[in-house]
Amino acid sequence: MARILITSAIPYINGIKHLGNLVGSQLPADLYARYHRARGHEVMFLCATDEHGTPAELAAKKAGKPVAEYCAEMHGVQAELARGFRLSFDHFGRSSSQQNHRLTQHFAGRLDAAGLIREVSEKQVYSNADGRFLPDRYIEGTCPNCGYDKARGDQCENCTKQLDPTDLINPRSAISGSTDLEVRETKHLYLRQSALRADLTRWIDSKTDWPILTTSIARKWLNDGDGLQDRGITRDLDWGIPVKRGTEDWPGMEGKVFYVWFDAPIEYIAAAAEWAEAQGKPDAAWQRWWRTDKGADDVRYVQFMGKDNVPFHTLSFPATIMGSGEPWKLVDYIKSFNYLNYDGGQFSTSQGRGVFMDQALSILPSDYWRWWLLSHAPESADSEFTWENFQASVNKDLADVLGNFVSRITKFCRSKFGETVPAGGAYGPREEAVTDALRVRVAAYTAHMDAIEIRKAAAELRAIWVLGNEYLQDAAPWSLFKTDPDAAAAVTRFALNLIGIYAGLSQPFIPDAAAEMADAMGVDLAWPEDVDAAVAQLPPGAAFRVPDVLFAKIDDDSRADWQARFGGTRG
RNA sequence: GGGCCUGUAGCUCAAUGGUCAGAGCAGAGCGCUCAUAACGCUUUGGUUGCAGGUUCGAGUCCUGCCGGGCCUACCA
Repeated sequence: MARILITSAIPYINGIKHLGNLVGSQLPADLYARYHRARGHEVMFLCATDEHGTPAELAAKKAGKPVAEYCAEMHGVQAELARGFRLSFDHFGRSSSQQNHRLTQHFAGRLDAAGLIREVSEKQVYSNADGRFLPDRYIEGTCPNCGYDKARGDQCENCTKQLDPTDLINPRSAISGSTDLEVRETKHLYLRQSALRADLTRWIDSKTDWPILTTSIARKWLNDGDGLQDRGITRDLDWGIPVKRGTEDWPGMEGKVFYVWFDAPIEYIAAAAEWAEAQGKPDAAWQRWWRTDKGADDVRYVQFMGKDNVPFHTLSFPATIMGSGEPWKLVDYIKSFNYLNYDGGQFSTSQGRGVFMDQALSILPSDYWRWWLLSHAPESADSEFTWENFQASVNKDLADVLGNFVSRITKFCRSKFGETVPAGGAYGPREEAVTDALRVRVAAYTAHMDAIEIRKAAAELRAIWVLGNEYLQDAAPWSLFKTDPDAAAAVTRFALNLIGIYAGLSQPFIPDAAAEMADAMGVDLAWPEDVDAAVAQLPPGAAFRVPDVLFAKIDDDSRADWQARFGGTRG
C-alpha cells in the first residue's frame, strides 16, 4: 500500500469560483484522490481557502464586513460548494489558520537564519484617501504610450505596454478614485531565490516525467533575463500573517504581513496540521506526511494546479522548502492544466460570464459537471465549454451509454425473473470473451489513471460501459428467454454483475451515480481488482433494486435557456 | 518585443520516426425491441495550417511563414 499526498491549488477567498477554476485543480485532484483510495492506498487530500491579500480586504470592505468575518463566511460558502461537487478533501483548511501563522513565521525564521532573506527599501504608491499602499494594478491613469485613460499601473490593457505606476499621467486610486497619492519609502523582505537557482535547476532537470507545460514554465523563469529573480515576500497590509522570525519579532518590520504567495503554499502543510487538530491527533500524525525524517520518505506527493500557478509551485515554494534546511517533503509530481474557456471567450468573474459553481449545482447534479469537465479537461491545450457539447456529451455518455444500460438490464430482469439475481444457467465462451475484454480495458484505464491522463481515462471508462451494451445486444437474453430461460438467466446475471463493476470503476468520476448503482445492486463500492471474481460477485438469489433513472437527459429547451442565462452579467 | 504551447474528419480529441493517420459525436444504411426513441453492426468523411528540408520512411525531427492561446515576476 502506497501513501499519497495530494494537494489542489487553494482557491482565493474572494467570491465563488467558476467551472474553469474547478477543472483546473480541485476536480482532477479529487479524481486522483478517489482513485487511489479505491485502489486501497492511503491518501491525504488537502485543500484550503487562500485568504490574504488586497483583494480580500477590498471584497470585505465592499461587503461592509470586517475582513476576518468576511473570510470566515466565504470559507463556509466555498466549503459547502466543495461538498456539493463531492470534493473529498480530508481537510479543507484556511490560510489564515493559527497553524499557518506559526509555520509561515517558522519558515521565514529558518530562511533568515540561512541567509536567504534580504531587506530591501523601496518606493511604493500610498493613497491617503484609502489609507493604504496600492499594488501597481490598483492604480489607474492615462497611458503615456497610447493615451488610454484606464491604464493600470502595471500594464496598459489597451496597448499592452508594461508600465511603472509613476509612468501614468493623472494617476488615481482604482479603489476610491482619489488622486491624493504619494510615493513613500517602505521596507520589505525578499526571498533570495537567485541563491537557490542552481539547486532549483538541478531539481527541475531531474523531473523528466513532468508535463511539458510544468517544466517549460519553470525553465523560462529560471533562465529568463538575468535568471531567477529574488521575490518580495512581505506587504504593507493589515490582514495577513504578521512578519516574524519564528516566534520572535522582526525589528523594522512592525505592522507588515507576509505576502500571500509566501504563506499560501505553506498552507498545504498547515492544512495537514489543521486536520490533525480537528481529528484530535498528535503532531506526529500530520508530520508523517510532510517530514521525511518523521515517516514521509515513502510518501508520493502530487500537486494539481492551473498553469498560472506553476511558477510559485516549481520555484518559490520549493525555494522556501529547500532554503529552510529542514527535511520537508518536496513535491514529486506537478499536474498542471491549461484554461477552460466559455463559449468563444474566457470565463469572467467580473463580468459574470460563464457558469459558476453555485449556479452549476442549481441546475444539474454534480455528476453531470464532473463527467463533462473531467472528460474534457484542458490537459494539452485550452479547451472550451459550449452548451451544445455539454448537452451532447452528457446525454450520450451518461444517459444513453451508462444510464440506459443499467436501466435496460435491471428492468429486463425484473420483468422476467423478478428483483433477485437469477440463478439458472452458467457462463460460457461469450461471458469469458467479455471478461477478457474487460480485464484488458480495466488495465488500460488503470494505467491512464496512474499517469493522470484524465481524458484518456474517461474515454477508456466510457468504452468499458459500452462493453455492457455490446454484450446484451450480442447475447439477446430477451430472445433466449423464449427458448432457454436458464441461458437467459446466466446472461442476465452476468450483465447485473457488470453494474457493480461499473460502480467501482466509475466512482472517481461520478461518485453519486456510482454509489446509487452499488446500493441498488446491494454490493460495496469496490474497485474490481480481480475482474474474474467480480463478474460472479452477486450471489444468485440475492435481491436487488431497479434504480431510478440515473441520468435524465438535457432537453433542447433547457439548454437554450441556460445558454441565454449564463452568457453575461451574473444575477 | 521575448518565451512557451497549439493547429489532424463537420465537432471534440488520439496516434515510442515505421502496416492503409484512428476513436467518440454528428451524417448515411441495416439490425434489434430488454431499455431513458435508448442499444448494436456497417459505412461516408483527411493534400495532418502553408512552403521547403533531413531520412529508406515524417502528423511526428529541422527552417521559414500563417492562424489560435498563454506567460512575461506588485492580482492571486
